[in-house]
Amino acid sequence: MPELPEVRVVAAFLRQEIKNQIIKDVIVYYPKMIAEEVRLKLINQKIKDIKTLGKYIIIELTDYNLISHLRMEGKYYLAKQKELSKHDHVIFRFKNKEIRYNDTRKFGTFDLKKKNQTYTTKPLSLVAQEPFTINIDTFYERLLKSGAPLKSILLNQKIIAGIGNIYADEICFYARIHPLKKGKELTKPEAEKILKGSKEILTAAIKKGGTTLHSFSSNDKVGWFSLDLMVHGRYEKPCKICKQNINKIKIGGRTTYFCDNCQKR
DNA sequence: CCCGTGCCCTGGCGGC
DNA sequence: TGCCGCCAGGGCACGG
Repeated sequence: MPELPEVRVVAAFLRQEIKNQIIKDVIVYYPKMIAEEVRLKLINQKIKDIKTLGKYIIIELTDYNLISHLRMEGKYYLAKQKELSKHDHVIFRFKNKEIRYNDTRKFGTFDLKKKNQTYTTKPLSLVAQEPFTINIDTFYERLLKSGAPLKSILLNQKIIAGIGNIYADEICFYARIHPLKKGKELTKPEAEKILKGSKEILTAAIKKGGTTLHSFSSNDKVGWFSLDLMVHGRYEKPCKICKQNINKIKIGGRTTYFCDNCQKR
């Protein structure tokens, strides 16, 4: 499940493969993903550049921006053979290569926007700044206004962008704060630690080329990334700091892993 | 407005 | 062995 680091890796892959290329054709096997009128607009557009915001990939075209969200299992790959893979939903055809979008659960989304409406309309209009650029005072103000648990706040893309379920758990642990502790109960030093942890953890993951529990691949050189997670997915395994078993609860419908001993409320 | 819940979708797994 | 039900999860619509 791609979060900010994985999304940046995917964007780098796409930049390397298709920047400055012209879309010769688009084939859509799952029309809910890309409507026919959108498909037609994509043809003959040149890929000017590829950027990211939070978990969104922004493919800048001649006249539009194509906004791609991978959700849990979306991936792009360079076609090596004619035969389609199971769950290929879209093909982007270029002069001498083909990029395919594959998504087991069909949760991924595409939005085509006019250039000047890219950041002023949904979905990107709702996306806050990333941990790297958000101001600590702005962030702390938002925390103090929220009665939601810290875990939910970290997942809320309107407050801070790019963090998903895995890194949210890791960030709570880094800050030694219980994921159920409410935003309005947090101190400024705690907020600073959360932001510092967010930056460090995401940066480390970007360096590694991303992290995921499933077989995430932007190209097939990259399959599984080595994981060194402190809490996420480690239910009933000993905490790497205090050796007490990691606990698991649901917060806002999301499975949440934490250490009862290290993370106090 | 703010927060929690259900939905979208498929594969994998536990239970019988 | 096979089938059923449940779970996983990001973002959004909806309801309290």
